[in-house]
Amino acid sequence: MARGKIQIKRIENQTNRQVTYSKRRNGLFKKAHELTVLCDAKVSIIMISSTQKLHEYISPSTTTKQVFDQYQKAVGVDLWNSHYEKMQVHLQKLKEVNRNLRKEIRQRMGECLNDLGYEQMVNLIEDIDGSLSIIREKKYKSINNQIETGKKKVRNVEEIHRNLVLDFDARHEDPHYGLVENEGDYDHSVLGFPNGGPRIIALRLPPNHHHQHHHNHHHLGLQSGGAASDLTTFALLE
Amino acid sequence: MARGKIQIKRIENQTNRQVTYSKRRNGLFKKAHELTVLCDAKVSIIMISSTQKLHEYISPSTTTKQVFDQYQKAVGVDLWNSHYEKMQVHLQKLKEVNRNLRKEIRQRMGECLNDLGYEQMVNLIEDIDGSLSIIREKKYKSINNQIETGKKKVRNVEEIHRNLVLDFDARHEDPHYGLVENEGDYDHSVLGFPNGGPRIIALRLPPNHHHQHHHNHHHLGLQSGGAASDLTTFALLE
DNA sequence: AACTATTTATAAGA
DNA sequence: TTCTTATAAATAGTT
Repeated sequence: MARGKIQIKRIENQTNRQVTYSKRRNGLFKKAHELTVLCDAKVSIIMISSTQKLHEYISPSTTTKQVFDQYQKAVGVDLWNSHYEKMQVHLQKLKEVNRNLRKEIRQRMGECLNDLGYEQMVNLIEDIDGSLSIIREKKYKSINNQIETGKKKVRNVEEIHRNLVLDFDARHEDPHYGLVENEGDYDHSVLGFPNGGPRIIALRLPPNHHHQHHHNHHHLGLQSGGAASDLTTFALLE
Repeated sequence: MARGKIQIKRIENQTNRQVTYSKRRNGLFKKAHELTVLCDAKVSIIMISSTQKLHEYISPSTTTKQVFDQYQKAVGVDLWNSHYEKMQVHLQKLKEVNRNLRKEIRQRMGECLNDLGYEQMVNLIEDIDGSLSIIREKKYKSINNQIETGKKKVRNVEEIHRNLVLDFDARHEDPHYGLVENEGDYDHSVLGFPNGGPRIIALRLPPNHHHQHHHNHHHLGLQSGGAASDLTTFALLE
């Protein structure tokens, strides 16, 4: 366009091509910006050179992403979709699974039985009946455990009470009883049953804490018939 | 740039602005294309006018999406991320819902009861028990329906049999009975009950087809106590 | 990057 | 919108 007209075809000389690319790129961006200002338009230009370098122009009033979004809306093609196809599939599968789970629950609750055959209905009833037995069984065990725990606690308290009485009587008979070995430990009570039956090491219990926290132990697994359990000890140790 | 220099600032006259937009847009696209050819580059231009009209130029050797992808790679900012994140959130929610549904089912099947309190267990049992009653009720209805259907079929067969016997007797007494009106229809038997009780129109039934296809009709809804139903008629016509 | 002869783009008018 | 055209702007080739 100056010092001689040129043909619009690929410039073979590499240096020349890059120079022209640079000059014309600037020209294009300048024009784009003039357009932006003069006409209150939004322009996005992305250019990739033959050497894979990337340059862009974007109108000051917007962002490339905004323009992309508008482009997408206008053109109607969802350009992002290919990026998420796998995810879409995953999503659909999850929804399907979800639907089936819901249906199963509904059937177990007695709804939605119309698409079940007679046989299936019988099977369902058998199944639920079985489940019910299992749950009842577990509830029963749970109750039993609670009763057992209660009994153990009672037994433990009685034992301690008995020992207290014995100790009290012993003190009355011999005022020096127990002071030799256990003097310093009286206030740091520890109940332990190292081997064999319970052996009272400390006797001064904090007053009136016996009934706290019992309700916190419903969830604990219970080994029936074991030796004095942690639970029993714990309840009294506070 | 001609007939007088202009300031690069928004053209206030609306018509003028649109004319300039149109002219300069063409100029820009032309330049872009020249650049594409001369320098072997790829150019994507997206323009949005002040009236929200959208125009684009894309080099012939590529697509807008390709340019977007390369842009994204080069710039490093993942433009799709926000879309992706929303989807991720959705996915996570679905998984969570799914987990809960599975847990509910498992609890209804008697597993996974350890994290249920005693109260909840009692409620669960009541709930399942209720559901079981509902399902049993429905099964009972289903059985009843089947029995009703069976009875109706039997009644129908008996009725037809009775009529056959009557007809047989009538023929024995009068060999010409029935030949006048129904001559041509003998082999295209149709059972119909237009009004009132059953009336035998055709008498020659195909031999030994009576018991076929009964099991196909379990799914049919049954209107108890209606006049001879389609079902009954159909089973015999087959 | 700067220069400049020349081509190209385009503002205003038709 | 398109054409015209005087003029501004862009730029190819050169330095």
